[in-house]
Amino acid sequence: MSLTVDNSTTRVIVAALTKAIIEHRLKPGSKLGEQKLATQFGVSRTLIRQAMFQLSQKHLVLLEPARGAFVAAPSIDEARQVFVVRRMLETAMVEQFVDQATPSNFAALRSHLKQERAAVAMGDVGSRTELLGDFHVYIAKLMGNKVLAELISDLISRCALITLMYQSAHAAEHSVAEHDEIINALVARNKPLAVKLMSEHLSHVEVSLTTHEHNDCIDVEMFQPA
Amino acid sequence: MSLTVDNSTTRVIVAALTKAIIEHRLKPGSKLGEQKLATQFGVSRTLIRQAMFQLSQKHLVLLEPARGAFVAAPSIDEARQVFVVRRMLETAMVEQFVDQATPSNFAALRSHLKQERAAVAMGDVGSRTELLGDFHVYIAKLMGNKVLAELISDLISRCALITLMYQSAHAAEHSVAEHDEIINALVARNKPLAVKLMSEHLSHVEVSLTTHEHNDCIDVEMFQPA
DNA sequence: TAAGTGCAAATTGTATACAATTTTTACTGG
DNA sequence: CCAGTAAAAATTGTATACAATTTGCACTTA
Repeated sequence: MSLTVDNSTTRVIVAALTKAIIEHRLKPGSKLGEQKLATQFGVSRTLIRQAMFQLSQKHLVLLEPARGAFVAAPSIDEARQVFVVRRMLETAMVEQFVDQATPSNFAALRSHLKQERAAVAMGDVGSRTELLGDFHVYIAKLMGNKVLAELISDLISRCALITLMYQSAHAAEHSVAEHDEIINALVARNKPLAVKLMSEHLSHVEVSLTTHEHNDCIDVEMFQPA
Repeated sequence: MSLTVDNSTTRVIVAALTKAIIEHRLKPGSKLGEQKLATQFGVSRTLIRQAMFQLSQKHLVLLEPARGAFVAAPSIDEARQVFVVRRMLETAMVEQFVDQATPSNFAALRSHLKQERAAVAMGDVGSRTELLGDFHVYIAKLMGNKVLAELISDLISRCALITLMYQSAHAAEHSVAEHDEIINALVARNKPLAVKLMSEHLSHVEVSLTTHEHNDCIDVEMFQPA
C-alpha cells in the first residue's frame, strides 16, 4: 500500500493482524474490539485505531461507524470485479513490458520465480501467496512505474482474503507454472502470446476461487499476536 | 476514495482542506500543523490527524514521520506515470463498455456532458475539474464495476493537484469536446475509434499539463476554512 | 412464549494530558 | 562573522479520560 507514514509500532500491529487474518486465525466477519486488541498488543487504543484505518484501506477489515471494526468478508462478486480490473491492467502492462524489457529484467524475473517454487515447496500458505502476488507487482516495478506497482499491489491485497480462503496448494503450483510460461513469452518478445497467457492466468486464478462457494464463517476466535 | 468510515466531522475537515489545496489557498510544500488546524476548525488534534491520514491516502498531503504533514507537491514524472496507468485502464474499459452499454447508459453520459459544459461555462475551476474527472468515473459506474470506478477515481484525485495547477480554461473546453466525441464513438459501437479517442484524450490532458514547467511553490499561507 | 421497553454495561468517538522528538534560539569558541 | 553546541520552545507520538452511542439483559406485558 505504501503509506508514507508509520512509526513502526503501528506497522507491527498491522503486519500481525494481516497475518492473523490471512491465516484465518481471525475469521471473516469477526469483530475486532479496540480495547481487546489494545491489551493484547500492550498498547493504547490510539495505535489500534490507526492500524484499523490502514487495514480498512487494504480492504482486510471493514469499519462500521460507531459499531467498530470487523474482519472483511469480501463477496465473490467483488473478487470478480477485481479480476476484471487486473486483466485490464496487467494485459496492458505485459504488452508494454515486452517492448521495453532488458535482459537483466528477465534474469530478475527468473530469480523471483525460483523463490516462488521454494515457497510453494515449503508449503507456508502466507509467504506462498505473498510471493505469487509479488510476481505481478515485480513486473510493474521493473517497468519503473511506481504508481502501477502500488496499484497492482493494492488490487492483490484487496482480494488476498479470498485468495487465501480458497486457493489450494495445487492451484498455487499451477500459478508458478504459468508464471514460468509468461516469462518465456516475455523473453521471446512474443507480445500476443504474453498477453494471452497473462489474461488466461488471471482467469485461472479467478476461476479457482469462484468455483468454491462462499461460506460465511463468522466465528469469533482468539488469536495470539506472535 | 470511498473510505467506509467517517463520522462526518472528519469528512467536513477533509473536504475543506481538499478544496483549499485544490484552489491553491494552501500551496504545495506548505506545512499543515496539527494544533493550528485544530484551533482553526475548532476541534481537537485527534480529528485533524484522522483527516491528515485520509488526505495522505488521496495523495494530497505527504506525511513525514515525526515531522508532520505537508501539502503534496507531486512531480511531473509521477503525473506521467499516473497517465500511463489511466491509459491502460481506460482504453480497456472503453473497449468493454462498447460491448455492454445500453441506450440508457448513453443517455446518462450525454446528460453528464451537459453538466460539464455548464461548469466550464461558469468558470469555477474546482467543480469544473471535478466534473471533467467524473466523466471517466461515470463510465466505470455504468459498467457496474465499483472496484474499477473507485480505482479511476483514486487515480484522478491523485493528480488532481497537478491538473488544477496547470489545466487552463482552454484545455478544459477541449476536454469537453473530446468527451463528446468519445460518447459518439461509443454510441456508434465503434470500438477501435472509441479506444483511440480515449487514448488520445488522455494524452492530450497529460501533455497540456507536462508542457508547463514544474515550479515548486513552497510559500506557507493562511487560509479560512469556509 | 414472543415482542417490546428501559436501564446497565460495554464500546466507540473525541478531547486532553503527558512523553518523545524535532526545530528554533541563544550562546560559546574559534 | 561563522560554525558548533546546548538549552528552550514547539510539534508530533502515545496514553488516558470523558462523552456519546450502541449492545445486552432483565423485566414487563399482551
